[in-house]
Amino acid sequence: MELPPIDLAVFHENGYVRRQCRVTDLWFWTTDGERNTCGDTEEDEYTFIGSPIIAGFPERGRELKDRMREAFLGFLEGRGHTRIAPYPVLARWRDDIHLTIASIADFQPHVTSGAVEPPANPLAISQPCIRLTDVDAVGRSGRHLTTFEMMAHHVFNRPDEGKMYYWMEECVKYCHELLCDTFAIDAKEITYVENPWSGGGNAGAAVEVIVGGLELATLVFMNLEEREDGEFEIKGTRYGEMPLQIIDTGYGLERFCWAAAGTPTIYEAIYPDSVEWLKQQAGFSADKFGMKEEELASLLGEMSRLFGIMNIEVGSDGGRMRALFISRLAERGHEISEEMFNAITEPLSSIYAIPDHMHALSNMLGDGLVPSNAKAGYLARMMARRVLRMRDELGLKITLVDLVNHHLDVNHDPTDMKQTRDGLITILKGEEVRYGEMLRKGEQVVKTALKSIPQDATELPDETLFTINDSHGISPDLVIRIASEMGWQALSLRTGFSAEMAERHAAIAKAAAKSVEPVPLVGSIPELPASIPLYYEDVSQREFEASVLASLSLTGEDLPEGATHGIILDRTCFYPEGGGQEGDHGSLKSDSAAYSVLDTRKVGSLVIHLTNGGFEVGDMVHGELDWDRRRQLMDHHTAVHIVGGAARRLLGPHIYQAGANKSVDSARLDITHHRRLNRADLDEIEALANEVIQQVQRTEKITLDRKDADRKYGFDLYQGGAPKGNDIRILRIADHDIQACGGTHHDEPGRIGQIRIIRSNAVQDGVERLHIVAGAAAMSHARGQEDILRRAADSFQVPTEDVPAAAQRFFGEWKDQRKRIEALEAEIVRLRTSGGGDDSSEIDGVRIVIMEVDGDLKQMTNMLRELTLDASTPTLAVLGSRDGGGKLMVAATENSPASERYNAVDILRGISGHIGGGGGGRPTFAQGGGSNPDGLPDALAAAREIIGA
RNA sequence: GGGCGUUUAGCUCAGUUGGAAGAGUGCUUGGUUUGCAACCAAGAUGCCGGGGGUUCAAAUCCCCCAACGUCCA
Repeated sequence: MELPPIDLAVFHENGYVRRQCRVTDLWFWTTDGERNTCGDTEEDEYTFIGSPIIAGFPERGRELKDRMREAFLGFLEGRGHTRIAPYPVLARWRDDIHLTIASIADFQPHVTSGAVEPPANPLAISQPCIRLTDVDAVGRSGRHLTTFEMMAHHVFNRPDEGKMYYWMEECVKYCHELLCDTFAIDAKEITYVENPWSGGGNAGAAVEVIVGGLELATLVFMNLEEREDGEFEIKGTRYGEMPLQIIDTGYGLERFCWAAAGTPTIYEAIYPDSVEWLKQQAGFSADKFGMKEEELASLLGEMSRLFGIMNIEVGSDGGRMRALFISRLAERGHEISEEMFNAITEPLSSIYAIPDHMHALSNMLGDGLVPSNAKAGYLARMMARRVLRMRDELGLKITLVDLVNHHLDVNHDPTDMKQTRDGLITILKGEEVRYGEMLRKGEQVVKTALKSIPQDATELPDETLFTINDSHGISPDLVIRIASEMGWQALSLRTGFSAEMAERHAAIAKAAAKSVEPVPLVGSIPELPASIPLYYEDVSQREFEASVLASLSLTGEDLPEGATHGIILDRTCFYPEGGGQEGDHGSLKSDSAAYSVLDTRKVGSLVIHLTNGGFEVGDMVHGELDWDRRRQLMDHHTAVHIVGGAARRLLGPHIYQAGANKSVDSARLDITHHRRLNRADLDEIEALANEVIQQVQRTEKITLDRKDADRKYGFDLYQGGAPKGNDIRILRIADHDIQACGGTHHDEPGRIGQIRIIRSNAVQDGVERLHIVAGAAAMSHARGQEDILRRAADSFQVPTEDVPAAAQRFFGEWKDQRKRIEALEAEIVRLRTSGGGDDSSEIDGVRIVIMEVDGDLKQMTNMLRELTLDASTPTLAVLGSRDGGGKLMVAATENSPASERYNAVDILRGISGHIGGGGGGRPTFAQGGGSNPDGLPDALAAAREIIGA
């Protein structure tokens, strides 16, 4: 069945009636009994432009947002909600999304699944969000933003546990009071639309709150989960009730501001100073179009209204939609030519989009993101590039740093950012340099591509445009513009090309998304209690007694050599692979059997010991760790934390762990940073890390529930990835590094002995990988290095300290000598041929040289050059060598009787059979070889015969 | 996470079907002129990113590695 109507007392008490929309068929509540559209259709225009629908908010920009937010949160605080500080826009507690796209994302997946308590209940929040899906529409539609704040009240009800805070009735009542009392909106202007929500396996009833034609809020009542036998059906999928009942609301802060300001577009409501400033910088004024200020404002308002109802998909392709838009404008009394339309909207859309993009950028970078060519960092780079491109199109003479300084001064208080203002400026400076470099290289690429294109061509090959875009970052638009500047003025871009390119990208992405299901480690695991970990209580425990709960045969693909069985014990001090730390090795012994543990892994809550033989269920076993291995892994793991902390302290707050691995030989730590590290950086980090080992007496291991962990330490805790459960194990190395970590660590950092950072390399742009050795591994690494140096010194027969100088000298001498040898070889050839001896003869003014020489093709080439380059003595030369199976070369002096009379390729073909090979080349220069060097004299004899010498 | 591209002289980059490594700029020397600059002539400078393979022959084709860049999710 479908969801029942949302029939609430709050509607009736306030004079609302339930009607069905004749456009969308959705049911909605209104005070106007005659109304037959729900408010959010192509027939419902914005009514607030020029006449604000929210009263009492005369501010604009940041002040308006601050007051609006405060009014919202204050209202809810007065009604039993706890105010929660916003989460970062980088969703680092999640592994499925990069950015926080809604306030509910803060509480997914663990709070919404019921595994973890919410930080407060009910709660109120205003969460900055970033959504890049509509990035092309920003600045064009009048209402789209990539960055916005979602104000919300959330409730997490558990009726099965007797925790029921409130549900639909109270929720809608709060909303209605807020709109009518706090914001003084006329109840007549509000419609509540029933529109069930579903997504991600959950669903529920939902109410859209439409005011003045604009959707200001959505109230979702999520109490259903996907279930085949569920009693409700929504959009073709069946759902049943779940124990959790969650209220997820979303109030668009910026939309409230717009409705309060009544400006032509949302951008003028929230970024008024930036819009003005950019207009000035770009020389954009009503004057320029022969209009008065009011005329232009009225036109823009009309356009915004039209956008509100026309639902134009930006990017779906210009021409036709634009024509329709212009004709609709004309119907509304704004006659405007297409040229004028473009002349106004093109620059204006950039002027509107830049503040929005800068806000997204300062949010992302402010949270510590480092721009990159992959993952979340790419999103930041993309935004920076968009801004730079728009800046160039507007012809602004300002830098990205100017833009960010303006933005931080006017729109975004930098004091609540994690990144420093200087850090932000450094990063953006770097981005601007990269952008300039990309353009410069791009022009070269276009230039090269144009070589094969006739100057009167009208189109470029699709393949060329795709490649230039994907490999060099120059968009098809830009290619055409560059080409036009270079003289290919007939070129244009086929309509719909951008859409085709997007489709092509989507197809590639889709093909790549087909992932392979890994083979499970063991077939089927019986229901067993969670393995009790002994490795946390006492990290130095190496032996234990346990009983065998299961002995399973292994089925996985990635197994250590000789592993046949997976043993599950009731308890263990074997640490299973996880958090980048490799699993323990060792042995298990029962009265009747003894096997090696070749690796230890975790499946769910069970620790599986990979052994080379099986036990009986119920056997008592004695387990013993390979302690040298475990100790080395602990050295490396604790060292990685210390190095990470040292890097953060030295390089800045944006240093975040992007991955780590700890094996016996060495450890790796990937950190985010905006430039390559050099040896001096590594030395500094290394020195600080070793200082920490000496100074910090003990590490602190704490277990907190997630709510308290988040509150106490923030999200930087989750550098190693988001843990699953409610209990968070935290390793604290004084104030140097605090992280959630399930690995095994030394209680005393001093036991590590020493830490060395061997080298670093770039994993991707913006991520630097540090290679670390600690403890005994540091020692054996040093020995290995010394051994290499000693062997090099032995070869050079110099003391080790002279190796660099010796290598340099030898390399230099080798180069000099190679040159001298070439010169000498040429000299020998000259001598052997100049005297008119056996090796050379003359036929009708052409010198004939036929001789056997030593050397490879390269050396023979030099000899031939010596012989045939001088035009005053026309020469035909045939050289043979026994090198590598026999080589033959034939050359004739170009543009001389020699080349007119003889064809080098023909001669070569005629003689190469004697050495059992072939060859080819140009008529004046041919080379070949074979496999029978003993045939060389015959080949040369044959040459004499053919030439007649 | 996936796709693509680049790596050649100090610098910026060409290099076609595998067959004698190039241009511009800079450098050195000489000349002319001299306030700087400009001009003319000659010359030097290359592990064609590293390793392996195919081939008589590889800057060029194939594989691996590295650095750099770029697009998409």
